Amino acid sequence: MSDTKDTILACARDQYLSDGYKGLSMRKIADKAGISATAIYRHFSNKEELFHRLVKKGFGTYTYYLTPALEEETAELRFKKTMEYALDFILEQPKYFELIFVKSETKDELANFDDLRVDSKISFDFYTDRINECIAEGYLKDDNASEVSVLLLASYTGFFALYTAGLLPRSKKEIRALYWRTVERIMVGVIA
Amino acid sequence: MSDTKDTILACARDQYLSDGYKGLSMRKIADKAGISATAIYRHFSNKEELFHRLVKKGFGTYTYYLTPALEEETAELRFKKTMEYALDFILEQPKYFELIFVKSETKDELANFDDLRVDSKISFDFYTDRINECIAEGYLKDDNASEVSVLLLASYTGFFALYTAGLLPRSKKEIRALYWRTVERIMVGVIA
Amino acid sequence: MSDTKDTILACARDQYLSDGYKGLSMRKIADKAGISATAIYRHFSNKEELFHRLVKKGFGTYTYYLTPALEEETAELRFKKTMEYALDFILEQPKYFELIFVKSETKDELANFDDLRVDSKISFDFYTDRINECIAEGYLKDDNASEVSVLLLASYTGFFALYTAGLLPRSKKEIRALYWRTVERIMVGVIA
Amino acid sequence: MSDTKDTILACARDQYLSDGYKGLSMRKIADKAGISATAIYRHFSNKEELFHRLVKKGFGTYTYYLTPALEEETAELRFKKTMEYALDFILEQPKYFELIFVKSETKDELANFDDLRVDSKISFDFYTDRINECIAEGYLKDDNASEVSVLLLASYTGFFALYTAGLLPRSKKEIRALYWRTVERIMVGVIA
DNA sequence: TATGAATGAGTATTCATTCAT
DNA sequence: GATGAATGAATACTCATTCAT
Repeated sequence: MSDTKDTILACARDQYLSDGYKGLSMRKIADKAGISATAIYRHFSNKEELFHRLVKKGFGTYTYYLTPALEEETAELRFKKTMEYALDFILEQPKYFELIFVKSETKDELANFDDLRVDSKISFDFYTDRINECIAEGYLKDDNASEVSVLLLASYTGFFALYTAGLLPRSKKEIRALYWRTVERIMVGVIA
Repeated sequence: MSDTKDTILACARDQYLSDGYKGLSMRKIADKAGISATAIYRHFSNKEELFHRLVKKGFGTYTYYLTPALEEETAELRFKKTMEYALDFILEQPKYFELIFVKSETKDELANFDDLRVDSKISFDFYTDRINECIAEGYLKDDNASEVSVLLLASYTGFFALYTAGLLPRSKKEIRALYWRTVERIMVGVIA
Repeated sequence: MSDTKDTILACARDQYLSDGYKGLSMRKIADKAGISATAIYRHFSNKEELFHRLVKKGFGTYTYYLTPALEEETAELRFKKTMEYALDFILEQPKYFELIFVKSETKDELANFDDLRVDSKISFDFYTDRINECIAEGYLKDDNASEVSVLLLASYTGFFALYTAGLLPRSKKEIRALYWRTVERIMVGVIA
Repeated sequence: MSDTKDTILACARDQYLSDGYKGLSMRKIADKAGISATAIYRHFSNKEELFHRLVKKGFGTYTYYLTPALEEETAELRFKKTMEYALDFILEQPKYFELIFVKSETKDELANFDDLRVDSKISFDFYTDRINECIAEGYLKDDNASEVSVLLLASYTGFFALYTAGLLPRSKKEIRALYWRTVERIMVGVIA
C-alpha cells in the first residue's frame, strides 16, 4: 500500500544484504531510504516488526521463485523445475536465503511470530507436494514424501552453507554443475 | 595454565549459546565470568581474538567428537561411526555447530584468520578421507570422493538447519531415527 | 538558529579553557551543557568536527578582534591598532589564542581540515597587508613585507608563550606596558 | 644511576616525540622499553613524576645545546653562538622545545613542581646574562637586559610556533636563512 | 506523515594504578 | 626489581526509542 513502507523494506533488505544483521539499524535504514529514523515508526511499530516484515518478504520472494514450476505439465517436470528454481534463488538471493533458512537471529528474534513458522511450513510443504505428485505419477518410488522432503531440503540448505563457507567452487557455472551432480546422487535413492 | 582465560572462553560460549552473536559483548561475558570487563583484555587482545579463540575451540570440540571414529577396524565402520558422532555433536553442541558451520557473522568477522579456513578444510577432508577409504575397501562404489563429501556434509548441515528451524521433530529419539533414515536414503546412491 | 549547538560550542570552549585539550571530552562538554553526551551527536557528527568548529570559532573571534583596526584613517594607525587589538585578544582570549596559534594537538588532530590552514594564512596575511600599506605610505621602510610579518607575528606569539609560561609579569597593566616596549624595540629596525 | 630508569625516560621521550602528549601512556612507554607497565612504578612514583623528569631532561638538553656558546672569547660571539645553538635546538629537537617552551599541558600538569619554574628562569637568564655582557662590552646599546631577553626569546619561541604551524618554509636551509634575517631585523633596535 | 531533539543503555577499548607474588 | 592479574573510571560512539511539534 504505502510507498514509503515498501521503500523502507527495500532499504532494510539492501542494508542486510550489504552489512548483515548488525547493519540493520533503524538509522542506517532511514539514511538509505532518505527519511528520518523516526519516520520509520510511522510504518512499523518497532524494529522487531520491521524485521518480521522483512523475513515475510523473504519467504514471499522464495515462493515467487518456486511457483512458476507449477506451470509444467508433468509432476516430474514440476519437481525438476522446483530444484532448478531453488538453485536460482540461492545464487541470486543468497541473503534472503540465509535470512529465512539459516540465521538463528531470525529464529530467536521472531520466535513470537507464529505466522513465520507457517511460512516455513509452506515452503517445506511445497517440496512434499511435489514429491507426492511424483510418487503418484510413478517417477519416484513409494516412500515417505515428507521424509524425502527433509532429505532434499536438508541437502539444498546445507549445500548453500558449504557454498558460503567457501568450501565449494565460487564460479556459478561450476557450482551449478556440482549442484546437479549432487542432486543426481541423491535421486538414485528415491527414483523409482 | 591460565584459569581465567578458560573461564572467559567458557562464559563466552555460554553467552553465545543463550543470546546468539549479539549476546557476545565483552561486558556480558565479563559479568558472567565474575570479573571486570577490562580484565578480559589481560587475556585476549580484543573481541576479535576472543571470538577467534572461541571458534577455534568449536572446531577442536568437533574434532574431539569425530576422531574416536578412527579407532574402528574397517573403513565402513569408521565411516558409520563418523556419521554417528557427527549427529551427537549436532545434538549435544548445537551452538558450536552453528558457530563453525553456519554463521555468516563468523565468516565476515573472522575473514582475516586464515587458520580457520584451514580448520574448515580439515573437517571437510575428514569426510573425504573416510569416503576414500570406503571406496578402496569396496563398501562405497567408485565415485568422486570429494563430491560425495559435499553431498554428505551438505545433508548433514542442512539437516541441522531444518532441525533448529523447528521443521523437524524435537524429540531426540525421533530426530535420531529420522537422521538415520535420511542417511540411508542418501547411501543408496553411493553404496557399491 | 540552533541554540543548543552554540551552547555546546561555548561549553567546549570553556572546558578547553579550564582543563586544556584533555578536558575536551564529549561527556564533560555535555555535562557542562546540561544535556546528555549523545545529544551532542545531533549537532556534530563527531569529536573531530566539534573541535574543528571550535578552532574555526577561535579564528572568527580573532578576526573579530582585529578587523575594527581597518576603520582607521592611515596605514600607520591601522597597523598600530592591529597591534593593540592583537594584544587585547591575547589578554582576553588566551585559550583561543593558544588554540589557533600554538597547540600542536590542533595541528595533528585537524590536519585534514584544509580550511583551517587557509584561516591561518588569512590571519598571517592580515599583518602582511598592514605592513605593505605602511611601506607604501612611507611609515615603514621598504622591506620584505612577508618577512616583517614573520618577525612581528613570531614576537607576538612568543610573547604570549612566555606570558603563559609565567616568565612575564602577570598584572595586565605591566604586561601591556612591556608589550608596547617590546614592539617599540622591534619597530626600530623596520620604521623608515 | 639505574639503567632501566634511563631507558624508561628515553622511551617516554621517543613516545612523546612520535605521538605527542596523548601517546604518553604508561603502557606504551613500558612496551617500548620492553618491560611491564607496573615496572615503571619501581622507578617513578606515578605518571606525573615521570613526566616531570622528562621535562627536566628537556631543559637539560636545551642547556646542553647552549652552554658551548660560553666557550667563545667575546660577549658578542657568545651571544651570536647562543642564537645559533638555540636555532639548532629548535631544528634538531623540536619536540623537546615544544615540551619545555610551548605546551600548556606541561604547565598545567607540573604546576606543583617549582623546580621547573626555576629551570625556566635559568634558560631565560642565560639570555639576560649574554645580553648584559654585550651591553658591558659595548656591542649592544644600554638597555633593560631582561626586556631585551623577552624580545629575543619571544621572537625565538614564536618563530618556532609559526614554523610548526606550517606558515614558514619547511626546508632547513631556507628556515635558517629566514631565522637570521629575522634576528638581524631585531638587532637593529638593540645594537649599539 | 514526518521531523529534530533528546535520552539511557549499551558498544569496544584505553587509562593509570594497585596488589599479591 | 619485576611481573601478571585485576580494577574503576574514562574514552568516543551507536542503538532503539520517545516526545513535542
